[in-house]
Amino acid sequence: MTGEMSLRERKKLATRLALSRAALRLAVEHGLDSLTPEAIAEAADVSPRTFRNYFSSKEEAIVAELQQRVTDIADALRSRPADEPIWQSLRAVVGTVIEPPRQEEHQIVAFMRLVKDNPALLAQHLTVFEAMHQQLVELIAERTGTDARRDLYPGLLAAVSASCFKTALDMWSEGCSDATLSDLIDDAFDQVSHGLPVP
Amino acid sequence: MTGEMSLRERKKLATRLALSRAALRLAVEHGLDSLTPEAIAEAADVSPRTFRNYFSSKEEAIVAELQQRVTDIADALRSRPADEPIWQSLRAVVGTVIEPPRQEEHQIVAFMRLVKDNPALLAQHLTVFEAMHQQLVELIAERTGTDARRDLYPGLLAAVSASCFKTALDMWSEGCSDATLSDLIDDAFDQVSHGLPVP
DNA sequence: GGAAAACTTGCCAGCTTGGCAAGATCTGCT
DNA sequence: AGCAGATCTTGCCAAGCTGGCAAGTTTTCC
Repeated sequence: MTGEMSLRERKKLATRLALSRAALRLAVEHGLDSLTPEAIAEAADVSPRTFRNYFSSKEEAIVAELQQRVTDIADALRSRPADEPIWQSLRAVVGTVIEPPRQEEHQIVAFMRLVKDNPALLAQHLTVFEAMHQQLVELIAERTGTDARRDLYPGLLAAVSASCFKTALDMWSEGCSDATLSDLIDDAFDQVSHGLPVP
Repeated sequence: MTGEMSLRERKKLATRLALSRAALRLAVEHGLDSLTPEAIAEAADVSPRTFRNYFSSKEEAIVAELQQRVTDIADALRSRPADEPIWQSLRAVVGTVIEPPRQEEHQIVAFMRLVKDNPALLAQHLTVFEAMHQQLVELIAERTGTDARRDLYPGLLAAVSASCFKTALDMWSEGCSDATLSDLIDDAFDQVSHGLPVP
């Protein structure tokens, strides 16, 4: 994947990722309020000015890696067999791309908590899912031969898939259930595919 | 509704609404980039400093009235008969609260266009729907006797309802369909309640 | 190997943010 | 009615943030 990129492009991506990870780690460790661009820049070994070249706010930096993960979902979807039912593709792809290693789990939970009680970060977080939604709409329209501008179906399916993912992620990160994230996602897709019957 | 409020409270609300409407109108008329807090304040007959007491950005101001409408949905839901199936309540409420008078239609369309190609405003717009989602979750859990922290159902139903609304609104405001907003919402709820079959 | 393109960095002018206190307005009580 | 206290509005201004610019560095491509 990185093989076809020039040195320059790889370096940019590396800097971007380093900044994003530093931002997330520092935010989780010391809270968002006390987090400064300077501290992030220092942790990633670049100048504060360079940080501002990459991101226009600390919130944007924090969310950048998740953003990348989410666009990975769209890529994964593209490489699914063309004759697989779209619903099944979505379910499979959403479930697998964000499989968290045990090690990272508590970090994700900490991140979600951070998001939940921080308006600016929440807004940023929501735009990530909106971007996911947009990508899904196009893919779904293409795969099912529907027109996203005249038919509710692509937008609806994309929105509902994103909702399944987001709801499962929310519940999992709350930690009140001991199910895995994958199980929760499967459960969510199941409920929706049966028309959300009252339990 | 305003009868039980003191003069002071009514004035605050009036100022808030005046600011929000002025912000939206000016944004639609002249674009977001050239919109300043000063202009909004002037249009609403208050000082710029007062504007900043009410809203922390022009985006927040623009979205404030929609925010109010959306919380109206939650209120409407609360006053539905307790024995009505929750799905039916949601569908009815979402459809009726945001019934746009013919007169306002083009304004809403202009607003949605503004939102679509403006990241900061989009982020703000998304938080409105997130707030709607949160309110719905609580209401649904209460009405169906489920636990929002241990059961996916409330979060999922809330997210999916919001998705139906949002998708219908998006499509309607694109103007590529000549169906009414209500029809689109009904259509969206229908499709979801049948498990989103491929058309 | 060297010219051109792209990236990083420090500097700094202009804008935004939010605290403060003085004046204006509203409330509740007598 | 009228007064004391609470709340809201407003101008001022200090502190912090933003983004353009140009000099220095690294990468690319021939």
